[in-house]
Amino acid sequence: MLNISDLNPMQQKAVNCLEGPLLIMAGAGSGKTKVLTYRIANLLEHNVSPYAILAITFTNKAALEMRERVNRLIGDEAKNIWLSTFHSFCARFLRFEIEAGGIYKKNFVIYDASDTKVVIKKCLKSMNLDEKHYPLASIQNAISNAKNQLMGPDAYARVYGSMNADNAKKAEIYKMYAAELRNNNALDFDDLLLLTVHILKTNDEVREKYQHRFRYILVDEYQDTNHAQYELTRLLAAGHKNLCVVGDADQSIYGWRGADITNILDFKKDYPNAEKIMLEQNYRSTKKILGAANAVIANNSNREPKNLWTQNPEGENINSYAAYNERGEADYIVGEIERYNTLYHKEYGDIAVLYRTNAQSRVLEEGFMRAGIPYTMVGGLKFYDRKEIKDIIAYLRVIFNPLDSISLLRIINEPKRGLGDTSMSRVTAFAAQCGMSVFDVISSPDALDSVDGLTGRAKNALKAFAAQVFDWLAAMEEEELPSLVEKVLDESGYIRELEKDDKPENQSRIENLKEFVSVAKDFVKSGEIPDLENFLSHISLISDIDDADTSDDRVTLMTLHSAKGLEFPIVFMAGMEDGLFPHFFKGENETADKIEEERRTCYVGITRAQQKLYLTRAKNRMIFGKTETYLPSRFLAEIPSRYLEEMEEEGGNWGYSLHRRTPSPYQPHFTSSQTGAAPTGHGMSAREALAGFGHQQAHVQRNTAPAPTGGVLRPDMSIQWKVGDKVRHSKWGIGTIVSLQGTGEEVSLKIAFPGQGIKGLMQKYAPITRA
DNA sequence: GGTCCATAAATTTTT
DNA sequence: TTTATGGACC
Repeated sequence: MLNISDLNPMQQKAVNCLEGPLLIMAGAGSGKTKVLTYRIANLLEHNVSPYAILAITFTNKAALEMRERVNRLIGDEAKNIWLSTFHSFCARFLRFEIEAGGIYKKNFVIYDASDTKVVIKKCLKSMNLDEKHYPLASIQNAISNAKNQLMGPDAYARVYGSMNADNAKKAEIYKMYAAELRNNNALDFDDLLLLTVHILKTNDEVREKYQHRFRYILVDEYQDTNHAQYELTRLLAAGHKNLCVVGDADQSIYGWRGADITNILDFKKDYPNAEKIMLEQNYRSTKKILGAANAVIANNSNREPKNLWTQNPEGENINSYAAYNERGEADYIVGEIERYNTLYHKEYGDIAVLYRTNAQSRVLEEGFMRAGIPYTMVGGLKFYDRKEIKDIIAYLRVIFNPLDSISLLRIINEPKRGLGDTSMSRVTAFAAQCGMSVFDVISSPDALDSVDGLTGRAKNALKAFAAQVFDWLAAMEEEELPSLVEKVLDESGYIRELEKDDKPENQSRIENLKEFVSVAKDFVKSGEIPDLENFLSHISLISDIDDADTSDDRVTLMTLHSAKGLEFPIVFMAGMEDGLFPHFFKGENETADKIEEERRTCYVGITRAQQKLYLTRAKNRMIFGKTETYLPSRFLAEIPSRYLEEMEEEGGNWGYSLHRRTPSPYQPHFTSSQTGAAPTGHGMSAREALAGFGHQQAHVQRNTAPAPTGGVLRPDMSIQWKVGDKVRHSKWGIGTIVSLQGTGEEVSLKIAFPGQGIKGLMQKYAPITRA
C-alpha cells in the first residue's frame, strides 16, 4: 500500500486526483517530482497497466530520474511505463508509424543543428543567395519557429511571404530545405513533432490506437511546451481526458524556442472541468533565498501572483560581489569554494556555478584549473560535436540509410580517397539531374559512366567505396553493434589515416573514437534493442546535461537554462551585469516580454540554491578582445537589501601582472571581513581531481589538462628556458619547448603540448612553470 | 587536391 | 580573444 503520509495536504490531493484533467501549479522546490512519482505509483496501485501510462519530461535525465524513483516506490513494473521527452517519444512513435505519413521511409535519420546548417548552406548555394544577407542561424530560426507553429513551407509563404521580399525568399529556402530533407530521408528535431502531429491528425486509425492506449498522460514542465507539443498533447489526451500537466509559469524560460506560456495559463480554458492544485510550500531553500526570489519575480506584470513560502531556517545572507573584471570574479568564486572546502569540508559536488552565456565559462574554467578544483561543465565542447565523432556517426548513418547524401558527402573523402569537391560536384549534379540519390549513382556502374567529366580514377574510387558500403550493409545484419562500429573504423581506413601521423591531436581523436566504441557497448548493455536504428536515434537525442556526471565530487558549471530542475546547496550566479543578464540582444530592442523572460531565468537561478547563494559581477569584462564596462544587473536592485551582503573588490585586478602568492601585499582586499580566505592552490591535486574521471569526458581536452600552478601566476622571468625543457601551462598542461627566440622581455617560445599541437607564447605573458 | 596564411566574424539560452 | 573561412600557392 502506498504510504503518502509524508506528503502535505496539497501534495496528497494531487497524488489522489487520478481521473480527469488536472493542472498542478508547482512552485520551485515544492516537491514536484515527488508528487509525480507518487502519482504514477498510485495509478499502478489502482491497477492501471503501466503500458497505459505516458509521462513526458523535459530532459532525458529527468525521465531517467523519475523512472528510478518510481522503480524504488513500486519496483520493476516501472520499466513498462512510456517515460520520455517529447522528442524521443516522437522518434519512437515515428519508427512505428512514419510510413503512414506516406513521405518518409522507416529508416529515417535525425539531423542535429549542425547537420541542418549544412543543408541550409546547400540550399542557399543552389539558390545563389549570399550567406551574409541570409545568415544561417536566422534561417534556421525562422524554419524552426515555423515548424513549432506547425506551419509548412506553403503556409509560411502565405502568412509571411507577402510581408517583404526577404520573407518571401525565406519561404523559398524553407521549401527547398524541406524537400532536401525528404530526399535524404532525414528529419530535423522539429520534424519529429511536426510529423507526429500530422500523422495523428490525418490518420484516424493511428490516432485512435494511441488515444486508446494512453489512458493516463502526464506532462512535466508544461510551461515550456510549444504549440506543436501542445497539439500533440491535446490529440493524445482527447480520448480519455486523463491529462495531468505540471509546471510553473514563473519558470518559463524557453520562449525563444517557441515555448508558449499561455499553454499553461489557459489550461482551464482548454479543459473547463480541470482541477487545479497549487503547490506553494518550498522545501528547498532558506527563507532569505526564497524571499529574494519572490521579490525579483514580483516585478513581472504578466503573471498570476502566488505565495511561495517555506518552513526552512532563515539562512545566511546572499553575497553580492562586484569584482574589478571577469578574472577577479573567477578568483573570488574559486576562493570562496576553497574556503568552503577547507573550512567546512563541503563537497565540491554541492556547488554549482551558473551563468547566462556559455562564453562566460572560459575564465571560470581557467580559474578552476589553476586552483586544481575538480569540475564538470555542461554544454560547451560536446563529445558528439567533435569532428571524428560526427564522422563515424555519418558512416553509420550512410549504412543505415544510404539515401542520406549529406552524411555520405561528409565522409566520402574522409579519409582521403581522391574524391574532392570537383569530382563530387559532378556526381551530385548528375544525381540531381536524374532524380537519383548520390548513393544510387555511385553504386551503379552505368550511372557512373554517364557522369560528365568524371576521371577514371574517381570512378574507380567511387566503385570501391560503394562496394565497401554494401559490405557494411551485410555486416549490419550480422554483427553486434560495437563490432560493426569497430569494423567500419578499421575498414574505412579512418583510424589508419589518423595513425599515419602521430600528431598529438590525432592521438586524442583515436581515444575519442575508442570512447565511441564504449558508448556503443554501453548502449548494448542498457537494455534497449541494440540495433543501429535505436543507437542512432539515441545518440541524436541525448543532450549534454543527460550525460553530465554529477555522481563525482566536482563543481558543476552550466548555463542557467541547463540548471532548470536541479538543486545545489551552494549556488553562484556569475555575470550579474545589465547587458549580459538580462541579456541585451544586438539589433533588437528590449521589449517587456523579453525582460520578463530574463527575469524568470533569474528566478530559476536563485531558486536552485538550497543554503547559500552568491551573486557575482564584473565591472569590466572582456568581450571580443575589447574591454567593456558594465552596470550591475537590474535584478540585483530588485532584491531587498536586507537579504544582501554587498562586497566589492578593491583596487584593480590586473590578472597575470599580480603576484598571487599568499599572503601578499597585492592580494585583492575585500570590504567584508568574511572573505579573507584567498586562493592558495591547495585542495585536490590535479591527479586526484582527474582520477575517476567519467568516461565521456576523459578525452576532452579541457579536462585532461591539468595541474595547479602553485599560486604563482606571473611568469618567472628568471628562468632561462632552453629547447627540450618541460613546462606546465595552466590551460594546456605539460609540454616540451621546441624552439625559442629573442632575449630578455622579448623571449618567445614554441611549445609542443601533447594533444594540442605546438603553441607560440611570449615568456613574459605565458602562464607556465617548470614541470 | 591539399596546405598554409590572412582576414573576418563571433556570443543567448537547447530538444 | 579565439575560431572559421576563403583564397593563394604548392
